[in-house]
Amino acid sequence: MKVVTRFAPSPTGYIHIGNLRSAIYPYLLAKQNEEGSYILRIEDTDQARYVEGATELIEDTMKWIGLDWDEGPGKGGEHGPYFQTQRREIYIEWAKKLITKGRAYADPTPSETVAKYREEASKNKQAFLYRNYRPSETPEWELGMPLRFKADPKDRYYHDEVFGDMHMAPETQDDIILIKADGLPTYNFAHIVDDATMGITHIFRGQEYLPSMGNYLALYEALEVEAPKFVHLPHILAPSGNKKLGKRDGAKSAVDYRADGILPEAMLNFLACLGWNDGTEDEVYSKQDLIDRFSLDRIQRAGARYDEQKLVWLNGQWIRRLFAEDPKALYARTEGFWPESAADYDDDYKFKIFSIVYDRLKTFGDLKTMTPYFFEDPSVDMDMLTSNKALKKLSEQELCDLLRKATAKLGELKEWSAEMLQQTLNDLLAETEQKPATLFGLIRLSVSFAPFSPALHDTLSVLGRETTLARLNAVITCFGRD
RNA sequence: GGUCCCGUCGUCUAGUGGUCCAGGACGUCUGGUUCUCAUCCAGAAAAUCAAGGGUUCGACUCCCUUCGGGAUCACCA
Repeated sequence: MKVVTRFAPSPTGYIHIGNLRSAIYPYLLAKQNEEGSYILRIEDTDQARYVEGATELIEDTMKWIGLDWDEGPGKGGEHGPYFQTQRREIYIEWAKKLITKGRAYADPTPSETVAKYREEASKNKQAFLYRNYRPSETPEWELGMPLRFKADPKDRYYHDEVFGDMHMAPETQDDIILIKADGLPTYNFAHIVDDATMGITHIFRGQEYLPSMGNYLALYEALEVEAPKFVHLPHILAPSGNKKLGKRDGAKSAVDYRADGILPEAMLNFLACLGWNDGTEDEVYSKQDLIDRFSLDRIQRAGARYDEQKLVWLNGQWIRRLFAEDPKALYARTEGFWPESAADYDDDYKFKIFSIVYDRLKTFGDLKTMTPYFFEDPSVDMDMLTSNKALKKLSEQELCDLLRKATAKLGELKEWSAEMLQQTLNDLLAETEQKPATLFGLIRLSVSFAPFSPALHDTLSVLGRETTLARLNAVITCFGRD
């Protein structure tokens, strides 16, 4: 069977990570099907909430994380147009079918009156049902009037791919608005028409739509349309509390993570595994792994808490994995993440630095704080030396002498390579009879004045002879001054 | 209030009647890897399987009840 899925966001702002997952699963399902198709549809029927540029942001996010759509904006396809505002005639046409069948009517009730009804219902501690107030006489519908569905409340049943066999009671079904006064359809109506005309086989959406299923089922029936398969996804929960993750909990845009230096591979991996797993003990999945292994029946029913620590861990895993595969390619992706002072340096030099620091990066964002001493001389901070746990056992004189010996020995070095430096450093250890913590710590700090850095011989080899010796001498000078 | 959903370590989860006095991963803690930080490796703590009743020789797994949590009841999606 051909699988056609869709992601149908509304352009009301950025896509936060809670929503992005419902773009990923339909993609995976479509891609694991030989002739599967994945459609991007923009649900822009709410003009009040429309945000300029949001569509571009959505496309940008999807491209970043690697969800390429087969049909949709910028791509075209046989089921277009892909913006709902460009599909008005289709909705009107379908709505008229319902009117003809007596299943839809123009609603003459002013919205203030409806609001009053609603208050009344809530005062009586009842669910609000407009059909309890259905007017006996209604005008003939024309554009500019809200059009309502005429419900046929009864017990309805369907099978949900995630939640199993479901029952919707009659009191879940109401006379919902089909077409708004502005002439545009509501989501409730539009998505059914669109999915039917686009040949969608599986609907993926958040479980907040579950209570509306009674209405949708009634609509499929009245429209004489075969219902697709339903895949309702459990919520992603905010880091604290039990509420679903939303923008007000600080749910960031997916692309904000790009700016923080999170790899799309890690984000995809993380999101896909929030509420789904393949039953193995694996943790790291590439996009292809996910396509190969994804299955609807292993989607979780309970909400999953959004745990950024796991995302960061996965990012580290991906940095190491991608470096092992192709270091240069990964390096190329670090552009924009280096400290400002790195601007004057060439790629060869930065690649060398990247090669020795990559495996202690959690995100590319760490590059800014971990590498500045490779690009500019750090200011000498004598306190940092004298308060160091290993170094404070020695007097300043002793430290200074040690530094002089080291500088002299390194200065004689003919070949400035990581291997030779390691050899020399070891010799120095034997000659001075110092512990590595003392000698290496002293040199490391003198040259970087950073709380941490890569292995000493690697650091010095990248820094180069001239810079290394100059920085050591600068510290010696400071000792002399005291 | 009506309707609907959910409930295994702090977190993500494995588990579909016996191989589970519950396994893995993140996080936490301890130790190791010639300096720091990280990686990597080894190990530890961490779930009376929400509770109570059944069914069964046997239940985390099936049934019922209770409790707890969440969603929804818009001319928003």
